[in-house]
Amino acid sequence: MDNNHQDYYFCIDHYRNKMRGRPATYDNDAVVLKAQEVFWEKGYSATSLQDLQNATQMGSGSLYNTFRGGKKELFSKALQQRREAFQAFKKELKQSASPMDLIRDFFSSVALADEHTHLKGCIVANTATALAFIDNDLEAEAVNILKDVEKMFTDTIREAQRTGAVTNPADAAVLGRYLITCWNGLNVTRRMHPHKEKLKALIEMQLSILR
Amino acid sequence: MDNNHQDYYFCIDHYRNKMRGRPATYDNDAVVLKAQEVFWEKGYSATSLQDLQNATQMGSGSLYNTFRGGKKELFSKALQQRREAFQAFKKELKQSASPMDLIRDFFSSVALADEHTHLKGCIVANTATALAFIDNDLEAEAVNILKDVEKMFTDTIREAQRTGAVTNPADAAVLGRYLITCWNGLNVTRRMHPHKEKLKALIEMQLSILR
DNA sequence: ATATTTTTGTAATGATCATTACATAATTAA
DNA sequence: TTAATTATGTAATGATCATTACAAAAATAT
Repeated sequence: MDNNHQDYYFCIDHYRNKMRGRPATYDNDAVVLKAQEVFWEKGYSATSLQDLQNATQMGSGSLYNTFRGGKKELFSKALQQRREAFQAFKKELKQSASPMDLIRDFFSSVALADEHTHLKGCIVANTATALAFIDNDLEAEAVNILKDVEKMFTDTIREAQRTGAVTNPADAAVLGRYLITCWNGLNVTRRMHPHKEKLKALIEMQLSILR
Repeated sequence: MDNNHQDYYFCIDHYRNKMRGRPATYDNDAVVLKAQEVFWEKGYSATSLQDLQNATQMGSGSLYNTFRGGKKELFSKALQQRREAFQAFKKELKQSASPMDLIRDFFSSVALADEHTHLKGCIVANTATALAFIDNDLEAEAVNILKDVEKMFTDTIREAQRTGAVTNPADAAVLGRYLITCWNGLNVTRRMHPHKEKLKALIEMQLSILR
């Protein structure tokens, strides 16, 4: 019998090739996405397994069979889903003709979100904020993602300084750290002022430092 | 009998004037301070009443007799303690000959903290971040404190623009909002980089916008 | 003295927590 | 057809959760 297809698909359940056993009824990625939504609003500590069962419509049996690490594994997978969303943006950035403009647009678009989105903030920054003395592993995962975003900022700025799209001559590493700090700050301030005009002016002020 | 002294002291237990009943063994403010330390590290949701009993050395009987609102009242009192610390700074600012320099020094001093302090961040910003979908009252208290700080920034900047200590002619309200956003951002980024030199350069970059 | 009031410590309380056990269902392999 | 395997749903499990009940302690008031 030919089992090689399993290797191509890395055993992702949805594409599994005639494995033995009852087929899964739940789509794994969709379940993690539902979990992500709950975690994003309530945070890791305040989210119960009952919350996750309600959101995913999965029973504890299936949940623990699929995510043997329980709540922690689910949260980690949710974080990785956000990392992938970031990596998609980074890919878009690489193909862009004017990457610095794309980053500016990204910041500007934050102001346009609705109130609920403002109140949610950024799940990665939320995690870095909340879990330092609760769970080192998850906190480190969040910090790593933020550092990756910072690196993307730094690399983009360094190149933009070369082309003249950024005229501020300061160390690109400092400017990159400045931008990730703008992002981190924005995700608290937008809860104080979930108000388009106020946020628009704020973000313009933040970005004015670059040129 | 003369009971008027009670009124002068607003019934603060420590100064109580011959009230009937067993005298309290615990200092109320010290208990709230201990609670504040736990809440600051673990956050509201992840802090158990057992944690609070351990930290304060109080039994649940005394705890609930003193803080009849339980965990929530204790957290609220802890937040108010931070608000008082802020008000003390604001008072100092009012008496200062160069208020803008005092604010600059405040930001600069953040870089000098030790790693543990960096990882704790700001309990007020932490609360605004974590409790939006958990407890509206406590989240609003935190947001109000942040707005007070923002107002202090704005007022100080407006006056500094008049005296020339700030040369950036932008709307003081936007610059004030920019500064509270710097603070909010710093309190996430310092967890990513609990490193004096990196934070020092970052803060200088943040403040460079003012002049 | 005795009644009144307040604080304290301990022992419930019932709810909810994350996790596990297990029988059943649904599929493929032999 | 039957054995093997995997997923599912339900029902425990024991721990921990926030909170309350209550009796004893320690003070003042009468």
